[in-house]
Amino acid sequence: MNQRLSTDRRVGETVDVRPTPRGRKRDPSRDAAILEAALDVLAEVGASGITMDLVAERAGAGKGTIYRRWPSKAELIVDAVAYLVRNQVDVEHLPDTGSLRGDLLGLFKPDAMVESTRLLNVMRAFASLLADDHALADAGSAAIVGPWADAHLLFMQRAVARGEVSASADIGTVSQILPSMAAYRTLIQQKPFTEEFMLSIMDGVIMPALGIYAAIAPTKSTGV
Amino acid sequence: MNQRLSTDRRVGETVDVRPTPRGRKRDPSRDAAILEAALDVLAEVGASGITMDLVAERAGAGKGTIYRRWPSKAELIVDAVAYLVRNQVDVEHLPDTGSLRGDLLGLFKPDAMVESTRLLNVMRAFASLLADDHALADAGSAAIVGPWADAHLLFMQRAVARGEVSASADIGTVSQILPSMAAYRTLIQQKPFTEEFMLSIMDGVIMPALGIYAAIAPTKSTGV
Amino acid sequence: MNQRLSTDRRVGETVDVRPTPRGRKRDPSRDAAILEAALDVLAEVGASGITMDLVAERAGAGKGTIYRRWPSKAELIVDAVAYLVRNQVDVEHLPDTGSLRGDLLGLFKPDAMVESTRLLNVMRAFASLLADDHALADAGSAAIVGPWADAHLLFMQRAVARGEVSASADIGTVSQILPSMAAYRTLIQQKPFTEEFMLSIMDGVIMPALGIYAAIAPTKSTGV
Amino acid sequence: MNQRLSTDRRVGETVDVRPTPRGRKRDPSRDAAILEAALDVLAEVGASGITMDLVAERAGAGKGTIYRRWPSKAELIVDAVAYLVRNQVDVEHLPDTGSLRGDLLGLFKPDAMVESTRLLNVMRAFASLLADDHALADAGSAAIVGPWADAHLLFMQRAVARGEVSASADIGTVSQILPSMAAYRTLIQQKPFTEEFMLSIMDGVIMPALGIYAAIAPTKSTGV
DNA sequence: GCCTAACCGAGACGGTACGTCCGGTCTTTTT
DNA sequence: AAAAAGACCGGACGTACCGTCTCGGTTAGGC
Repeated sequence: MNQRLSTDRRVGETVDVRPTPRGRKRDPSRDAAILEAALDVLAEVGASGITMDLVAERAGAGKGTIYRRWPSKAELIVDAVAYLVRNQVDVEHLPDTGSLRGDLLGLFKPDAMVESTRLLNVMRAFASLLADDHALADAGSAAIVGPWADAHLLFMQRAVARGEVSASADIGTVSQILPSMAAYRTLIQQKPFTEEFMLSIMDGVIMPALGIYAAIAPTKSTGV
Repeated sequence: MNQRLSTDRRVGETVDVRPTPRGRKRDPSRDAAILEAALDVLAEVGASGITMDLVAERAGAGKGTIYRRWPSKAELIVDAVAYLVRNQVDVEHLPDTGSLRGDLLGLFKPDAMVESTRLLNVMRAFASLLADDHALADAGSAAIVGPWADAHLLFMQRAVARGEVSASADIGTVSQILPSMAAYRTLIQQKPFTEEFMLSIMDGVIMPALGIYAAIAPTKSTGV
Repeated sequence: MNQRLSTDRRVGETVDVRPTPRGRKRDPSRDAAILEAALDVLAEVGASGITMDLVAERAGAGKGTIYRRWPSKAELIVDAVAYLVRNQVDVEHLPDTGSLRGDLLGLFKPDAMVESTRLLNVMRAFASLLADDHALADAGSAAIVGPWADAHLLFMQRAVARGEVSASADIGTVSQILPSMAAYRTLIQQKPFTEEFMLSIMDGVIMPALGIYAAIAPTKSTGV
Repeated sequence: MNQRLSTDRRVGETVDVRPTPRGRKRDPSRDAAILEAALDVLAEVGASGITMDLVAERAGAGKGTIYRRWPSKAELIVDAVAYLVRNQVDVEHLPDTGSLRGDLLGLFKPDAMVESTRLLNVMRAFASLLADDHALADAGSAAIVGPWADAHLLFMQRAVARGEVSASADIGTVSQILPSMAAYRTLIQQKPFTEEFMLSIMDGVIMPALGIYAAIAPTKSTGV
């Protein structure tokens, strides 16, 4: 969590009361090395096999160096997942295809995101930790599902603005459907997040719920 | 998983090659005692605090007796959850209220299901284990969400039959929305499954997706 | 210990109040089978490796059958050792060679007694149990060393009678030297009971202590 | 056995190839604490009652710390006994009383050696373990009996030098009589090592075997 | 020729110690 | 002062084994 904590620094204050740091400075390269090592180990031995000693050895770091940065194994893994997702998803530049369906389809790149064993194993460990540690559940879950839900909401707000969707639709709720079902399928059911599944939700639920009955042939049910 | 194994018996074969079991029989009362003890311990000390010694002591059983039945702590807890759900849900007699919305509302009794600390803690442990053990994920998840999804599907088939819902609606997919989102909210997000949340999904997603725009005032978005 | 217990029967009483035993009789062949199995297992896996289940399996017996006869593993092994020694040593017919030294030498047959791995392993287990179980120490030890000490004493009494040894010699103590040192060497030191060692004791201790300085060249010290 | 291993260091070699040890050093105080705890537990609960968890708790140590030093319970106890004997016996300054009998009598202080429950229980455990573990038997046994036998031999060599004992006597063998019979009596027979027993051996065996018939009234036989 | 008690082999049971592993902390040396 | 290495405490894991018990089946008397 040091990343977050490090952003807590209030800049621009008149006086910084903290004394000048003495002695050797923290080596910033260790953070990334440890996070990468954690992700590697997760992908190799799985959620139940990960060990702090293993991570330390892989990172070429001492356990003290890890515990100076993260207070527990759980928080290290949460940060590692956040680190992974940060580098994976790019919610910043959202292309405008002109239709809601096109926008949503453009958001997901199944190849990069889902088929990676690395990402899948990380997700499993993540779910495991959330269930173990009540305090992390909310923050951790939001860090993963949040960005996608935000993007969905933005797309739907655009669709309302251009008249594609009625203003009375509950887009706040609908925007959460696909992200949370994708998370459930990946984390709990351990099934791959296929395009077929995505299209079922899209055309069987989201489009009808928003009153969009385009000239699209309805897809079959996935039969989960 | 011994329950499942017992169903492996092939009946009706000409010759049963298995020899008569010799020695003392397994005491079936130990199964229930151990499962109950596991659920008790889970509810008391939580998912991360459960211990085989604790379960054994609570059950008045030796550890050998537990490990003779389940090969690991993970599988014991999965069976304990299945045992709990079996005794908790009663999907057998489904009242017919005449409308899909009424049927679905009648299915959920939030008090019994959600407010129970026992059930909630059990679910947390369950999610933790599913993420650990790939092989258990599918079966375990299905055992929990499955019955509810089946009930939803049945209600929607009735609604189609009575003309309330169009035959072209993808009820196979829609029937999974609420169960899986409820599971996600409970297991991963650790948030309570409130009536407000349920109504958001119901009136903001399911009803519109099935083309039912009744004279019901739409509820506010939950803002997850 | 059933052998000993069975001799507890008081015969000659006026009335035997014990009712006629009903039901199936104990199968006497099981006693020997179990004792032999115990000795086999001891010789194969050693003192620390012996297990009641192993003995039962080897004997083709149930554990209940064993525990009906002996109250504990310790007592079974003590009896097994006694059984072995009973069949091994024949203190009954003691040949009279005319000289004490000849009598004593004739008593020991190193080949049969000492080089047997079976006997050695049994002895190790025996020592282990004696040290564990205070109550067995005296009886067990006497059962092994006793017969030899008795034979030694008898030979020395003969020697006193024929004038070979002075009547003032403490033959009660001297007769215990060789048996107990042999036991110590075998049980504790785990060294073989060689003829060389025996002759050292004989000619370096026993003969001089009894005042017999025959025309025998003194052997070298063993240098334990 | 780490004590012994530490003596394996070859000194005087041109180059010491072993690199500087890195990381935290082993805490030498833990060795003593664990050995003392083992001896305490032995004296309190006996040989069959000792437990590694008990030793760890008593020493305030983790089990890992114990198993990092000794590979098994057996070897820990052997080392504990060696540690006890090292601190118990003081064979260094042997008083010269002028007569062999006086020297030998002066060596034994029955109070310190025998009446101590602590020492006795330790010895029982020791015998039990020796019988279990062949590899330990010789070294362990020598560590206990050795020092006493050495002292006896020294006394007898003095006696030969001063003409009290004939040069042809096999003092190498005779010097082992009392130590090994004392060990046998204590370890196997579990009987106390009384002064009466000692005098029987002394005056009934050792003195006559060495040709010393002093003006001492012969004691009665012990009748083991 | 049954009836019934005690036997038998097999193996499940409660309890407990084993030796291993790992989370989080502390110590030593080097940078 | 931070870093790498690794020892340290505490405690859970899954295995093994003791002595007891239960199961179905066998072997005797006694009726």
